[in-house]
Amino acid sequence: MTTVANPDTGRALDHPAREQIRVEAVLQALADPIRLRIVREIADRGELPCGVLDLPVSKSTCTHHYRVLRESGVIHQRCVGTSRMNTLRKEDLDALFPGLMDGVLAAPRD
Amino acid sequence: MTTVANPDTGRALDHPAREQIRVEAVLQALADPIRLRIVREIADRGELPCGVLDLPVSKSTCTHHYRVLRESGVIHQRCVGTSRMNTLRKEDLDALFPGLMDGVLAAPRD
DNA sequence: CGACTGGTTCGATAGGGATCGTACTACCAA
DNA sequence: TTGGTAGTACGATCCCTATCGAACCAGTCG
Repeated sequence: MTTVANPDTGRALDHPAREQIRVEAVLQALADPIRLRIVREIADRGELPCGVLDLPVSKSTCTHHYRVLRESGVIHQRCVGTSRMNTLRKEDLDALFPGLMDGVLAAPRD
Repeated sequence: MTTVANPDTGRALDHPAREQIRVEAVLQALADPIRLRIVREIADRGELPCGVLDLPVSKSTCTHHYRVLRESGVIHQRCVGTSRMNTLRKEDLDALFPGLMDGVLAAPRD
């Protein structure tokens, strides 16, 4: 039977609070091409599980990149079943660094 | 005597053209704390020679950081006498990544 | 000319981080 | 319960880069 799973199996997954987000960490996170691609996809397509993007790296490297994005405050991750759903923390980022994400997302994509 | 030096002893110092500026390189350049500090100072105080900021690094490291900023397209350097004057390439950056620099510069500075 | 100042160049070093594979956990479905 | 799927954890490797000191170069000032 399709048991209705706990709608938020979220195990808190330490995210920085808005006040704890540092611009250097955000820039560092966004500077990697793979991570920038992840961010662009989430920005374009909304909430996404880790696996849907086929990135040219291994699963463990992928996990690493999502962690960097989460710990720097760029994305939020919540557990849903066996997946992790990722969203941009756009509100927080816009409040702290108004224009930054828009500028990054407006950049020509090769 | 105070010979009037060539007002622009600029030896071209390869800068990327606007179209060549890549957002990953800019983010990478801005992600370093020392370089971010340099950028903030130039943004606040206008054109600056390399030496006026007393940074907690050696002269050669300083040169390295200015080169990274120049080659990524964040700053422009021109030679004046024995100095190099640095300016933000704000027009180019705003055109390519509208809001990015404003967001970075608006970030709380610790 | 000779000294000084601002900055570069060159090698060397150390630390960080991007990467991988393997082993593991958690949830879901049959 | 058994298997499959989504992702994590860990240890190892390798490269990139921030750093330094020493030598050097180019203007400027006396």
